[in-house]
Amino acid sequence: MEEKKVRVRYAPSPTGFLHIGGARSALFNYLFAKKYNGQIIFRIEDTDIERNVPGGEKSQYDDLRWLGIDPDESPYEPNEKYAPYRQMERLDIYRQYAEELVRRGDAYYCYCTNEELEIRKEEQLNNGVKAYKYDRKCLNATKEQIEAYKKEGRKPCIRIKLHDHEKIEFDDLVRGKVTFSSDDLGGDFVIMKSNGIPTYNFAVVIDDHLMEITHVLRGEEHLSNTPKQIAIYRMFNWEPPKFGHMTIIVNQNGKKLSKRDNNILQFMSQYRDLGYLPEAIVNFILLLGWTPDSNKEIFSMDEAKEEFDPKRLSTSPSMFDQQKMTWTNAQYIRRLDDARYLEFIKPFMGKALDLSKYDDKTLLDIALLYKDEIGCGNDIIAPLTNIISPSEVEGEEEKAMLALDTTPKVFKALIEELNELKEVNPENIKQVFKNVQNAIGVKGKALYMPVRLALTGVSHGIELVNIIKILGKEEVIARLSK
RNA sequence: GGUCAAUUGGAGAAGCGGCUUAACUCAGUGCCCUCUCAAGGCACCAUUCACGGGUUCGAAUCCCGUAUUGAUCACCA
Repeated sequence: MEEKKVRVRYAPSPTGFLHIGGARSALFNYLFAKKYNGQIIFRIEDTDIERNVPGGEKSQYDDLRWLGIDPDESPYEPNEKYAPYRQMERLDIYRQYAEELVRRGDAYYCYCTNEELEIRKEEQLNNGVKAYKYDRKCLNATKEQIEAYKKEGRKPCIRIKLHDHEKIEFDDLVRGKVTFSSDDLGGDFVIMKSNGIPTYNFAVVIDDHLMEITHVLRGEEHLSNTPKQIAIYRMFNWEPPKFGHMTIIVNQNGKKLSKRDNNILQFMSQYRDLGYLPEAIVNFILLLGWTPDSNKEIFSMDEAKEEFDPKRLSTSPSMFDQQKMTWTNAQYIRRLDDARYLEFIKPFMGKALDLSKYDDKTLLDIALLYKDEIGCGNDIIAPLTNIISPSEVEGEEEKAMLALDTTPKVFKALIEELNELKEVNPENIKQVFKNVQNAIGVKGKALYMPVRLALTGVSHGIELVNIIKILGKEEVIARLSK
């Protein structure tokens, strides 16, 4: 038999923006597809019309592309053979298949209301039933009853008629063999809601089959959905795709990352705004729950495509560690060439200084001083601000340093030396300090620290000679003269 | 509570029956460098793999039980 072309999908619901978990899911699917020369499609599961948010879909798509994950097919680049890619545009398709199931007796209309269901669930639980299941009331309803419901104006949903005592087994790409019983699926679940919109489990099966998806890599939260979906595949006599369930990402408390958790930055847009590089995010996420067959830590997308293997996906939950992500980002910032670095860092420098006052060459010179120090673009703002608009000296130690007996002498000598200076560059400035040291016999901390404090107000930062170079001779003299 | 999974240092984790005195990385600690912070360099950081049994000449690795953690049990996805 000819091997089917690998087709995978990333299928978010547009109920929010792209977050860490979604990005990981998309990334692993993308890598898997590319490793096997396959395709990845971007499909929108927008059947929860209540929770869809405006802009959710487009921003997810844009963020994905920003990360370097380009879908082969999507609502914006459809393949006519499989389009449309939004589930709400495929309603007719689902209805058709659902009705086919009803005709065959594999599904049935259900007129029970939520309230009725709730009451009967209560009853079951009170009678010592441990796991509630739909009681199939409507499966066994008489024609008269159904007519009565219709007269009342009740709109039915469609429930699948599960086979009893059926073993459902699948070979998970990550976990190996997983077994369920059809008895443990929670009863005949709804496949079409009474508003004519399919439920997730039904729409997914229809779409994955019609779009010829061969592999489904998704979060562990879907593990218990898989037997339900397989039950549907069986009803249609379709071959299910291969499933792989990756672990969830948890926060510091060991809880699943929730979109509402504000303690943790989890949206791609937040990281972009803070000055994280897409390549770094991809690299970090790649290593969250997956390890290569080597000690390699830094991966380009191409290397990742080459080495990715779902078998090496972890089976236990991964904690999201922002510190390591920042470390990864720092590694990537350092690898940037000058042009890309400047382009990347400029907007952040703009928050500390007036960009129009500097040419690109100068900006780059300044930015380069921080290249090895920052974890993200945002990190350049505070130290730059300290230099451009210094704060008052605070702290006892700092004040004492500035009040040293030798300080006035140091400043005076330094100003004199600087006045002599023709070209302000680090080499010359170093020489200036040497001259001052020789002239008045002050060295080390007592020499440098008061100058640093007078210039920036704080006791830490980049090399003093570089600070002087950034400020320029006149500004330095002005600040020392105060 | 039912079902399905997971459990190796603070974190990501490798190891999957003898090569392990448990790799590598982040974080942490100490030292060096240094006017300072950061970066960088060097070193330290699990006698032990949730616990209890078993199998074996030999177990972190296989089996069984217990505990804990997670996911899920909707006309949400």
